[in-house]
Amino acid sequence: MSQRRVTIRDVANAAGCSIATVSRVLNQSGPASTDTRDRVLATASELGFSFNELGRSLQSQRSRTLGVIVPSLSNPVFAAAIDGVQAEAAAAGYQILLACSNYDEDAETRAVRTLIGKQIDGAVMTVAAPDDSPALAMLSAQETPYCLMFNQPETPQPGVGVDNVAASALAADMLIKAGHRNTAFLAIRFAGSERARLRHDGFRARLGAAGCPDPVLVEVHDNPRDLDARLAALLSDHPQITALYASNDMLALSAMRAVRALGLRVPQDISLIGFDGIAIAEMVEPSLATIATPCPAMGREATARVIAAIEQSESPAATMTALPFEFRNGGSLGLAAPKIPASELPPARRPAFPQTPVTRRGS
Amino acid sequence: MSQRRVTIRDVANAAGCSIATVSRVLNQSGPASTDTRDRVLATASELGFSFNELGRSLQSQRSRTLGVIVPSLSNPVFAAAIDGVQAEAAAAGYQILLACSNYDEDAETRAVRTLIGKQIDGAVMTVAAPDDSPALAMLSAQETPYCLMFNQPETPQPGVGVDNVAASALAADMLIKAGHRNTAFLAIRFAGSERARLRHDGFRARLGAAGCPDPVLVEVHDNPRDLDARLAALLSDHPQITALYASNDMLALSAMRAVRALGLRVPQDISLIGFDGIAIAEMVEPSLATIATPCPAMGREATARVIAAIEQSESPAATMTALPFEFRNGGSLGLAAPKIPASELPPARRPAFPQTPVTRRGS
DNA sequence: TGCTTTTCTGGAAACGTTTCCAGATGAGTA
DNA sequence: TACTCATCTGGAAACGTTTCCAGAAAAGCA
Repeated sequence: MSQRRVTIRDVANAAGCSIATVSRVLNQSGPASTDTRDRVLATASELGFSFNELGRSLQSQRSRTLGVIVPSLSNPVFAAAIDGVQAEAAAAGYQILLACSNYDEDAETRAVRTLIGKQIDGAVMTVAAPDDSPALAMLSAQETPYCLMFNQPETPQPGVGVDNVAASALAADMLIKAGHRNTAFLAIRFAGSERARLRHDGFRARLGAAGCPDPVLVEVHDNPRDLDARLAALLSDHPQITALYASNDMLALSAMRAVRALGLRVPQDISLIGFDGIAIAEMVEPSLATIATPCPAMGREATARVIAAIEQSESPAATMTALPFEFRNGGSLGLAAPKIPASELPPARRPAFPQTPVTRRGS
Repeated sequence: MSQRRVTIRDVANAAGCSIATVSRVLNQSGPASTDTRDRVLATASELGFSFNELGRSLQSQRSRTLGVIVPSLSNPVFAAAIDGVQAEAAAAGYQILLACSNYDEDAETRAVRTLIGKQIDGAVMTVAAPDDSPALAMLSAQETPYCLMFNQPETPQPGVGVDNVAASALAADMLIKAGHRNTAFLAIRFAGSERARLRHDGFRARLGAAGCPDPVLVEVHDNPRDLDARLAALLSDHPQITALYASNDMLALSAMRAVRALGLRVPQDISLIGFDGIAIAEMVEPSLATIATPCPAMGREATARVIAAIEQSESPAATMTALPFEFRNGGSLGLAAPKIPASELPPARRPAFPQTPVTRRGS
């Protein structure tokens, strides 16, 4: 019933030559008379032959496959980054083997072990703790090139990301400029993410430098009801708070909903700044002010570095490529006490006012 | 410099036995004296041996790898589905090889060709045109089991999805119930997606059955400015329109922004219903009324079917598994002309009214 | 014509596994 | 003691490739 796949040997037999010749012809890797060349090409396409990459990889010791490990797919930042990885990999003739760690370091390690077993040529990943990661250690031990995305380790490692501290200082600047002094920092998985920590630190440092009180640190759990409760507690415990900085856009959007559920308005009662710059942040009303980062570029860049390392068969430089970020203003950031003219803020991407008013029923 | 990876042969030499024995011990696939067993196990872990799955797959003719092809990663529905695929595959000990087609049929075909080359055991995918897909034909020819996601082909094919016609009839019902009669259907890539077409057809049929005029079909392009222009034209050409049904949630959210940019309010001036039920739809204000579909379950189910087919070495039944959908009400759906009490509509998930009002500065 | 050089070709080893088969060893039984 | 039988073990083939090597054929040149 299930016919065997056609192999190079079948082509050789049908074309009346040896497999060595078929290989040479199809790979254009050696001489062949015009005659045999044509014959091989014809039979190959006639039989619908295509290489078994397993055999090829086994022989060549190169699988042209990249491992990709991200914490989750439900956060659009990772989806966007993978999009970049995928595009760059495909363009260079590599395939990607995808795994999700669900923010679990053990799962990370297991995934790396599996991927190494599958003989990936390199890996692009975002890990929980880049500075002491067994998963990364395994890759190093195997001399498998890798490049981090999003992570910002303390130890020198190959990676592509943004300077979370500087970016958060910028967020602080924007809040300060808009007259905010009393703020909170909203984090999810604060313990297990060096990024959340760095964003907090950068935010706090800049606020402190400007003479503002430290932001109140609010750690929320994955459970959506948790955010509601914590926000209610926060705002009744600290009624002077006028702005929230969320460690990522998804959390910021949840916070926007939660703030409203408490009967408060964004930005009139509470201003909100997010981090990442995901697409939907621009689509909501009010649009979300955020630190926009180039996620697909991060994926592309990390992949490019890994592929370059593979093809030069040396490990990528243990340095971070810091990609540019920018503050993208949005309606979620309002003035706390108008000390400076709003014109000094960058313009909101999505104006709240109509561009082309349409006359409708009476209105 | 770059030390060779440790192979089964290294273990055999170090343990003083043959590779056959090592294989038997490590796979528990044959007898071994307690003595050799211990020795092999010890040396294997000492040397840090792990199998080269390439060699294994070549020999066993099974790669334990699934190909996954989706049109894009930027639409969260696909990310959610892949999450499901990944989880189900990992649980069954399979890895996934991911490719994106960017809604391009040629890219689809190329991807399948590559994946077949990598000897995937099966595929889970969403294609542009399931009824006449060269990609699917290639898989069939190779007798590689596959299962579609989201697609709703006319010809019998293995797949998991929702009944788009019935779902859209439900959307129509909800609009009709809320007093809307004059509507438009917003579609993106209408030509290249049987789902958009079926959603339109189901919507139109139910409207017609209720004596409403056909929805105006608006095809928008990927360019975001295009939506603004088309919506402006639509609403000035058809001032009687009170509601829009968008072929997916991302488009609905874009439309919400565009409607506002025209100086109109959602839902007071224009009601909006989306399709998919992505997470952010619940987070925006007003929340998006939508036909909610179980995306991760779609991925899981499709994967389960493919894996079952692989392990029984027969192709999956050429039938669609129709997953349940539901209408999820949201603030974006308002009453056009209150003919029926709002209480007959399902409750909105996110009440617009505060749950726990917090006293703040004066207010 | 005989020689060298080039061009073309096929055998065989290798990549890392699994598994069939047969041989060796040891224990149990008559 | 000789026999059977079960248990353990290693050699070798196979999976589908690439590539080294050497031999054969053809072409070039004196």
